[in-house]
Amino acid sequence: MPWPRRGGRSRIPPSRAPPRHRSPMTDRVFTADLAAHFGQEVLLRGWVQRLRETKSTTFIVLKDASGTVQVVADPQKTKPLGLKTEDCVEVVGRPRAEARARQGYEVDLVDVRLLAAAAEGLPFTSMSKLDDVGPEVQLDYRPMTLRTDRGGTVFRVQAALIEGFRAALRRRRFTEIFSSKIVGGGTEGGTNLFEIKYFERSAYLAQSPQFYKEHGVAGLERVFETGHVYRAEPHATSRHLTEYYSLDLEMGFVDGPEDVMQLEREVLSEVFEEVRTRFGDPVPGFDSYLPSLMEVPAWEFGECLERLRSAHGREDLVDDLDPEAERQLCALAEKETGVSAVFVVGFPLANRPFYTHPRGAAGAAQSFDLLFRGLEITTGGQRLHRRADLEEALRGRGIEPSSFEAHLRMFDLGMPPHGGLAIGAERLTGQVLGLKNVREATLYPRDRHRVEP
RNA sequence: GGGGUGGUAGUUAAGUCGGUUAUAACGCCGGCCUGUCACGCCGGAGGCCGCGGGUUCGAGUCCCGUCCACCCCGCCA
Repeated sequence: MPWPRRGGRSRIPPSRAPPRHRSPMTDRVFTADLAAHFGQEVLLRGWVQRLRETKSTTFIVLKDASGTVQVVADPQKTKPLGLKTEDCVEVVGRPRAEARARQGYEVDLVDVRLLAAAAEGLPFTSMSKLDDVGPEVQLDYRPMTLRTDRGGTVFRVQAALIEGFRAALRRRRFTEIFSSKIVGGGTEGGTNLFEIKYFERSAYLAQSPQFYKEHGVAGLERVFETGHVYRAEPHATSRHLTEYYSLDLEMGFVDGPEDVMQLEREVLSEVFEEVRTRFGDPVPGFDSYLPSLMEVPAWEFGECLERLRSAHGREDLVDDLDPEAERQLCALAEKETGVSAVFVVGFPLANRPFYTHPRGAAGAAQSFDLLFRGLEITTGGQRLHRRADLEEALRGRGIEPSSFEAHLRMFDLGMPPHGGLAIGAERLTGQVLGLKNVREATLYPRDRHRVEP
């Protein structure tokens, strides 16, 4: 073989293998893996998170993607570089057990190289407490937010939640789909669409993959999609974004919304279990909440109003819940079940989208919300699956069915009774970690006034 | 869209009834320290008090305007 074989890892025949030159990168060791390299010379790469130089000893806490390690050096090797915190460096050293080090081991520095110096006078560092840095300053220097323990954990947990969502659905024969975010019209009724220029005509940013999910059901029976959706709603609250990441699923052959709710109990419980396993419970540094949701109750909308009346004297609610009611319902659920979560079933049909399946004849909908830790994180339900019913629902709202012909045609293909749901990923992340504002769980939040960074 | 709170050092904040040189903590810079990792000790730099106008002998402080941020509500995931 023309290139060095290392550990016999490559099984690709030589003629088809990519050229594999030996480079420092291929030998680079992550700080988390050092225990396997005691006594060897290793290459580490990362950032200077903490630096202390005395006359006789230099201590560098080096941070990389896997964690941190303390590097000990002769100041004669480090002083000439003028190192400072957040510099990007490359370190050659020998790891060894050391009782005086916090981790029980550290690295003796052999050589260090500055890859890129950090500027002086940065507004905060990877050691800053994020609570002491304003949200705007954090956004202006987003990668530094991620380099802190807290900021990094928020987005690692978010990634784990979404990975867990995918895995739980794949285990249940769901297929992931990827639908377009550029659409010709709305699904939910439409004043909250972002209009975009599309060559000689107008198009819109998708506010939901709802129609495409339903089409997916007609072909694949069980589908899910994760992706951004867009709402041109001029909100300015701690829980709204104009662009948010939606965890969407839709399944065929349901008998009612109860099937979808049960699926969500199972999926979220598995997702939370995954986060517990990977990060611990509580997640260190957070007021996290990762309960099993298997026993989450489902309360009828009217029942919720009744409970709010008797427990909190709420007489003001008629056809919807307000944020205070959501918090109160979760508190009531927690008192009864030990878990701060509740499904609210059977909202008034009138303010639901046209495709919503009615519940009985009393003007209620076969739809539900999941309130989790005081905040709505999901809306779901059963959808109409017969073309005639959809046409009637459209006419009932004063909409000419022909304007939805391209969509309605899919219901001529033998559409199963179906239902699904959507979870706001940033809200889920925020509620799981006990964050006060969805923006903390949003890498680059978009709201009424912000489109940068 | 409506309502509220706030903009003071790199960051987070204090600043009384309008009064002399605008504070603190952390961070930063220089020095000391052979086991530091929220180290410690000594010294230092750093400010058009968001911006514009007004009242006043005098404005960080009061008034008007403006920009920005955050919170609550409508609505939503």
